[in-house]
Amino acid sequence: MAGRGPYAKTAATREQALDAALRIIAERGLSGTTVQEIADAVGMTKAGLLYHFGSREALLTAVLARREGIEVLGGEHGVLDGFVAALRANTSVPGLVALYSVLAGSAGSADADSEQRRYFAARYPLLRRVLAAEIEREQRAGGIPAERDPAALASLFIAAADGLQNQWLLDPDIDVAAHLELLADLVRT
Amino acid sequence: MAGRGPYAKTAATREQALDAALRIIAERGLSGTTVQEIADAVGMTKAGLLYHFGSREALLTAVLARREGIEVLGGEHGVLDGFVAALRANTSVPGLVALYSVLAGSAGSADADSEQRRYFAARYPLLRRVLAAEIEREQRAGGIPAERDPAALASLFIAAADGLQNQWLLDPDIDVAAHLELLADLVRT
DNA sequence: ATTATCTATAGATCTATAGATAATGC
DNA sequence: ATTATCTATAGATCTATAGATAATGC
Repeated sequence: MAGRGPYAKTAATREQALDAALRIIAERGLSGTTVQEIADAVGMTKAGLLYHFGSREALLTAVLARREGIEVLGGEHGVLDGFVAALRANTSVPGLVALYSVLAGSAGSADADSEQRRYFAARYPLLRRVLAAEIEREQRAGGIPAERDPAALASLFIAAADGLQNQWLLDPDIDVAAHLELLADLVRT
Repeated sequence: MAGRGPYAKTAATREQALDAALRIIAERGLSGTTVQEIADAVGMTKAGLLYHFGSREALLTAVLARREGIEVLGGEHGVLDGFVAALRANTSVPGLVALYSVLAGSAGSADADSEQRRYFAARYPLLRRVLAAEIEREQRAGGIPAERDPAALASLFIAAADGLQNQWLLDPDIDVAAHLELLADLVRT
């Protein structure tokens, strides 16, 4: 009734596909990476590859989700600084930033029952909660004025990070981390 | 040598196509609007329609560009308030917000010689200059502390607007205008 | 007559699905 | 034997291009 579950080699197959996808995205850009190429790289047909992920967008979402899962937001200096540090580090992986920007931008137009939609519909509230909790902590410590709404500030931080990265993709002179620290400065005043 | 230029009916044909595209986007969502549908609505083949715009993305960019051209940023209360007011008004046209979010998010991955890329690569610097000029004006008037970099604040405003709209598309409870006014408050302190 | 506009057509890519193959559990 | 995995295939959509049609300028 509950089925048999995935076979032994499935996890490895999926990992290899995600590795190949990430490499091809870095090499040829997002618009240049096709399902066929990724399938070739892992020795399958398109249909075989899509059996595992469902659709091209879902596959790309899995690439992003795996990486974001690895990221450690915390660290010794608190969540907010960790957030800025993560964004600073992103300048070394423009392919992943582009992937994030495309998927985040089109998430709102994606089908309600798509992996992409589900991922971002869960990610934003989660990230807001984590950041809001850290902001409340800083408010109690006196670093941030207590009259500001932590949830609103959290939304604002995430929005600024997303938008700045998008501007940076179009103009590498935009300093994402510096502008985020400007926002942090404004918030702490 | 310079050619003959567009025929008399071309402008009207393009306008009708953009009207049809806008209506279909509002009706069926962005992922549900196909080049074929728009072509049918205007009584042409796909190829005939694409002769005018070059590609689906270019057509969608034209829809967005036409609307953004109509918007009046200024008004009696200055550019910054006009900016917030425009974003507030956007809650009544989610289809257009979705169109903007998708095209902005994928602009950085678009071909360098595509209409989409050109549009956003020009739009952001222009919008930054307009906002930065207004911010400098407010700094001279004493409304905004003079030590802040106007260009950085302009980038931050635009980024926050983009990112908040994207969060709103996924969760209508996000109050884009209110959060932008929070940012304006922070900046004026 | 010339050039812009449009159609017909073929190719590329993503998606959906029926059926074959291979791994698993008994 | 059963179920997960994968292939073969057809359909939908976007794109590219050769050639037909229609508008323009003379």
